[in-house]
Amino acid sequence: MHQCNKDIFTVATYNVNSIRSRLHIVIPWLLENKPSVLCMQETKVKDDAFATEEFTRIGYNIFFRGSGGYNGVAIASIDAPLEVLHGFPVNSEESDRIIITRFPLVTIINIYVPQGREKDSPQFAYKLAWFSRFEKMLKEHYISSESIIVCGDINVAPDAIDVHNPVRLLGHVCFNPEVWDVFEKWKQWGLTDVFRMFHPGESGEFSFYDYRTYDAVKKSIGWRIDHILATAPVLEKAIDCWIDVQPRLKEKPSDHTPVIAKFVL
DNA sequence: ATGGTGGCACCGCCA
Repeated sequence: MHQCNKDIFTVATYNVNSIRSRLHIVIPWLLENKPSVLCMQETKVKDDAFATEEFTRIGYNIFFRGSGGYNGVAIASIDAPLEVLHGFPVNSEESDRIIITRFPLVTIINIYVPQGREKDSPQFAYKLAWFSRFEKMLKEHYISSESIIVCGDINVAPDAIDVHNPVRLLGHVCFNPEVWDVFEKWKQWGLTDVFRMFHPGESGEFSFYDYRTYDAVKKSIGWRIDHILATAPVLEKAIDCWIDVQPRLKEKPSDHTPVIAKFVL
């Protein structure tokens, strides 16, 4: 290996489930792992209450948008981006679910896809429509020959090995043919699941464990719904991708845990 | 077990 560390670009995605309740995990985790970019979801904090200084004093730029109790996304980055966009580019709708940072060598799109509540609810219809809106955005604003990373809490377990019990869970809002179909359209456009590329066929690797399930982590009753997706030019520069179990071992952990990918850009 | 826990904001909503 004759690759210097400075050429390694590390991207992580972490649904923090309230940034205020997770600073004791996020800040030490950034200091220890030094990712180039950390994408966060469900920050659950108003912009004027965001702990900006906690990030800037450890050398990170921080960009965020949120209105309080629900949703909210943020990106922390070591290098200053060329551009930061909030929401769908045309009208900035859903700015508490999409934040885009453009860097010289790669564009990072951080998303928090609606969970969908129940299959027969308006929220599930909204989820499916959200996938279509995002696909439209990709096609209108980007080309898959560009270097683009899409990451976040996508609220889809793509395959049977991405849930603990595929038979019982079939039909769940995060595990059913309709969400697979709309997610597949993103993949057809040119996005690939980086974790799955490095761990083909590997089951039991989960990024989310429901708080309501007793001993979920110990019993491995989880879901892989947080993803790092990449277009071909950046995918071929990927060197590793994994789910980090460490933040789960801390006091008061999030119900999600970070997914990390490394690229030699 | 058709519940459960956790976070926010309020006395319920969302995951």
